[in-house]
Amino acid sequence: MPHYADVILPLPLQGVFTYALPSDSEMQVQVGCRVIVPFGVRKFYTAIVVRLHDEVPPYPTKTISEVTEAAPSVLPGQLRLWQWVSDYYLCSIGDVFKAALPSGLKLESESTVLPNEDWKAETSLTSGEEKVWQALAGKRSRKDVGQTLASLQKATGLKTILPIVKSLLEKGAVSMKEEFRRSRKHKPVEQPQLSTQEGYMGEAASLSDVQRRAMDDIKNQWLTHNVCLLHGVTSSGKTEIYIHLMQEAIREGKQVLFMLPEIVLTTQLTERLRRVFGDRMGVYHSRYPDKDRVELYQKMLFDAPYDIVVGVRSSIFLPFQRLGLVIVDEEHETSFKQQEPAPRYHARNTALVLAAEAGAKALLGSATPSLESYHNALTGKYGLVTLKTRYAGLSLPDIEVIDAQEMQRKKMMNGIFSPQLLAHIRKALEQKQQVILFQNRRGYAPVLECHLCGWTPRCQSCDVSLTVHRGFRQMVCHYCGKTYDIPSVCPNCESHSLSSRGYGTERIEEQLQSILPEARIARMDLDTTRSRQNYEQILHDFEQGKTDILIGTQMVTKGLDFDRVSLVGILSADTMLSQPDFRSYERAFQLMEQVAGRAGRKEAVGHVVLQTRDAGNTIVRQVVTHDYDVVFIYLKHRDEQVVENLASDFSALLRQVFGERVLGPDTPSVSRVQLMHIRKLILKVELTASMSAVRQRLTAIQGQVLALPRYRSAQVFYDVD
DNA sequence: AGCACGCCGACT
DNA sequence: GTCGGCGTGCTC
Repeated sequence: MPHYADVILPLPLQGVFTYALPSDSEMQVQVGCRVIVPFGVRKFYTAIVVRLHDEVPPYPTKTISEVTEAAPSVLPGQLRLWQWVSDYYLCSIGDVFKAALPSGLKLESESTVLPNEDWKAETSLTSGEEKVWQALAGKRSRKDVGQTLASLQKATGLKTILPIVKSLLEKGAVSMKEEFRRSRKHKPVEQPQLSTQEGYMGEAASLSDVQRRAMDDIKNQWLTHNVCLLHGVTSSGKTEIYIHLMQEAIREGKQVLFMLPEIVLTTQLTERLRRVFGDRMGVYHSRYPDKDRVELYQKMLFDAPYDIVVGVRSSIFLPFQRLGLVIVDEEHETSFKQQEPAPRYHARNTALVLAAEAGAKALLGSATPSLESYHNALTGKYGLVTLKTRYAGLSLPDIEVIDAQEMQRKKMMNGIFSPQLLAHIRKALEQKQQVILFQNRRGYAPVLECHLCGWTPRCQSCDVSLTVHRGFRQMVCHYCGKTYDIPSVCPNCESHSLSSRGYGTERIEEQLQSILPEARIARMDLDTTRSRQNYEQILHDFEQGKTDILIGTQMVTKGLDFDRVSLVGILSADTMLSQPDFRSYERAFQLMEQVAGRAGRKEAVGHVVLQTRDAGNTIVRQVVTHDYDVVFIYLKHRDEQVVENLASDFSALLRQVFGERVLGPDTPSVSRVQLMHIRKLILKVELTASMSAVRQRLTAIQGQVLALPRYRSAQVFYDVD
């Protein structure tokens, strides 16, 4: 019988804590058991035992107060998943624990204060003490029930309660108790309960030929892939296919996890599934009372677990014992990603890890798959099954990379346009589809240059070169806005060899109009949208189909209706993806995703053309293949200047280790939250890299930076996309 | 996270 | 001179 237990606590603390096992306990403690432990001066928490051993710790240990139950509440597979989430999403395992169990299974203590009825004041009370005393005396409804510190704080409006309560305690006026939070009263939710005989597999409609074929395809894909993407339009009968696959899985004695984003988990769908699966199915929904979630969790753990769980994000943390199939419907939904609080996990991706761990097959379903999943399917990492119904000949959106440098060598470029891109534009116009061209540079040409001496104009007050705006017959500094006249001769060598180099939206518009005189071309950038009216006019014309081609800077990604857009051209991907303006990369990616993901809805194919002068560029390649993870690093500090310096120091250190994988720093759109100023860095990590190695380096760098006295009260947190 | 300890400013 | 605000560090 071992003497010590390492436990994890439901707190954002790294690592485990060691407690002595109670010697008198009847129950034999196992790994995965819930125990109650004292922590700190007064608190008690439910903890999970993760290791039993006899290694005497080099500090005095406390003893486990209570073993909640003899059988484990968390299975070994779950603990492995917790560890994975903690490693991958860069949070503490305690954070994962908090997210994984319904609150009813992780009681924590709360300090309550009771007034002593027969106490008489010997000395006078301070005003704070008086307030607290009044608040306690005023609420004498229940005799033995104390008030929590939080409620006292609310009642008195005082900022610090604890020292006052403590001095009252010393004076003998009050007593304190440590109590477990009383579970709140819930109104029971009516779960339609059909009897097994009546409900089980009662109503499953038989599959159409198309559906039958898709189902066979999925099963074939599963012979060689663990994950299959089912691409099918809404109402194409995906649900029927799911139902049949689920039936097969449970016939083989396996369990099924059917995941949906919260908004989709409607009564309509659950009732439909309920009619088929009856009481062999449980629903795990965050809107249901915690009591129901506890009940479902316990049922999965012990007696007769459900064969099927229909659930939201957190259902990946349930104790499955013989999981055979994981279905994630509407897999593109961004709500599968938890934003706040930690663990900031992606439930779809974690579900795939869960499936792999359990040796289960996985099916991702969507009418508009995420670009990520599409790519995995196209490259053969996932199997792919397309459910064709109303629209024949659905094809996949794709991203075509064109090496503009090579095209130039072959003298095939027409200005900035490659022949391939022009061909796609012409085709789109023929088919009455719309085109968006993306160039993250407004104005006519970025640079005016002297062919003889190489002189280029620069701003007098900023260290940047000026951009030519032909429409205004001027050169403009995009940093400070200062304008200059365009010189007719080179101020340096007085030659007449000045010409523009590079392309801004204005020049692109001019060039494209001369290539395609018939096309209705509009331009959307800071210069054409000075007034709100202009801006709305451009949007309106585009939506009404009065515009064929829209050329714009990153602002085209906002507020547009993409329904008729079949082509997105990114004209110079390399410059756009380069620093320091890396936000344009995110925007471009969103735009590509919107257009590509739209492909399932209409007959049209969403096509993305990416022109680059540097085809070997790793960033371009990564955008196309999406074979990397993105880690967002958020830095917070009360003082804006401090966080600014911290961000630049932090990124400099990161660059020493990660090189060009580091982007930023950047000021996020919400740059201040609760008086804290925020900066953001981005780290791109190849999928082949080990996230825990990255984590180690990140923590080392974080430690190094935060050790500096000027940054000591800064906060750092990570979000892995 | 939650709490204690320790150090500085505005009040009796 | 004390109260109480917050910054800093530890919790098995």
